[in-house]
Amino acid sequence: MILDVAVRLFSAKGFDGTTISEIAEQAGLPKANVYYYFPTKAVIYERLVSEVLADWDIALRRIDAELPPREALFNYVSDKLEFSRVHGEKSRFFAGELLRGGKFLTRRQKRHVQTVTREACAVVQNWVDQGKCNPINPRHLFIMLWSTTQFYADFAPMATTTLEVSQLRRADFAEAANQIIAMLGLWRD
Amino acid sequence: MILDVAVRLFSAKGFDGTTISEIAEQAGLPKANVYYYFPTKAVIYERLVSEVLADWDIALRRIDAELPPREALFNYVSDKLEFSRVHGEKSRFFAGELLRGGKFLTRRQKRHVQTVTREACAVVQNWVDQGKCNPINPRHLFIMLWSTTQFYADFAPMATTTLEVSQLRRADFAEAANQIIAMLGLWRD
DNA sequence: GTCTATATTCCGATAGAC
DNA sequence: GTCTATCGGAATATAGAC
Repeated sequence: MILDVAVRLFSAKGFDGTTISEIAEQAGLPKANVYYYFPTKAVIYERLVSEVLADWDIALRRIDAELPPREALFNYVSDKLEFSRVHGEKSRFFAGELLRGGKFLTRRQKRHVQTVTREACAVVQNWVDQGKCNPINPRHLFIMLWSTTQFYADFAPMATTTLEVSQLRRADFAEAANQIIAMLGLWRD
Repeated sequence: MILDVAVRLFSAKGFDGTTISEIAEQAGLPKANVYYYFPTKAVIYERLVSEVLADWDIALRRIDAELPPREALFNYVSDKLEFSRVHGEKSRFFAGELLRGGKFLTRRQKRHVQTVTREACAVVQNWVDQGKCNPINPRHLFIMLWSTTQFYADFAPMATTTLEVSQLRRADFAEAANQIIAMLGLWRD
């Protein structure tokens, strides 16, 4: 409960903008009780970083090497968008951490991300080698997929402005998945 | 000078994490002098939001409708990446503002972004109508281009981890531009 | 315009009763 | 484990001399 409240507040106000008092208040506890469970504000934050990294991990491992590239990436992009839609706070929380330089990320965590990314890139490289898609650098492909899928949740004010809607709905995220896959075949020549 | 220091600090530490004392210190002034030029911290922040929006504007208007789509978008993407590379603090500052819900953006500013975006989308829609590229929704295309080009500066810790480099260099940004354009022609079938 | 000193508020963290 | 009360420090903003 404390962690649920915390991720929402951290994502909306950042580390320094979030106070233990407000976390306690929204969790229906006196401030001292929060300190009973967590020694410092930073420890709460670190716990949340670990949680989000685990989610990230699971999504990347799910890319199906057996499917044709278009279907495999459509599934991945759809899952990522759905996660962003349902867990917008988590997505924004992690984006905020990266934006501030990733100071709370341990070397161990970065190495882990590197390993998982490398495996996912190998799958794409195989597709390229087998002539199933045009040659590109898989690392840059994943950067494109991550950034685009997260944009809708992380930078929602710009997404709604661009799409000229008052609020992003389920259908907007579904449309985004289709469009992302379509744009990977933009060129006609 | 105050504004230069402020954008760097805001981008690294966020609104609440940035103190007037530190702005003053890094600008080589006593704290009271900052208050002589700006009544509150929020006013400094708002001035910076306006400045960054002006840059955003200029880049979008520069898309050349006369060029073939591939060249026009390559130029746009290259310019955006170069801006992110050279003015990383501005890029991160604005990303932070959007991440926190865009509370400092006025309705007027949003409407302006909408107008400029609509014009850029019209250029792309013309390409589609003339059969110069495959049919996609231009709004989602710009979301993809914005998010991807900004990722390298905004989420640098993840970009370096993914690319397995210790620091992003000029060449990495140049390579990103080429890869983004290449990935818009990923599908072979 | 520039600076020192300070008022005021609020936050992170703790002490200690129950 | 739960709560009230409070300490120590730091931040925004201002007062007022030069």
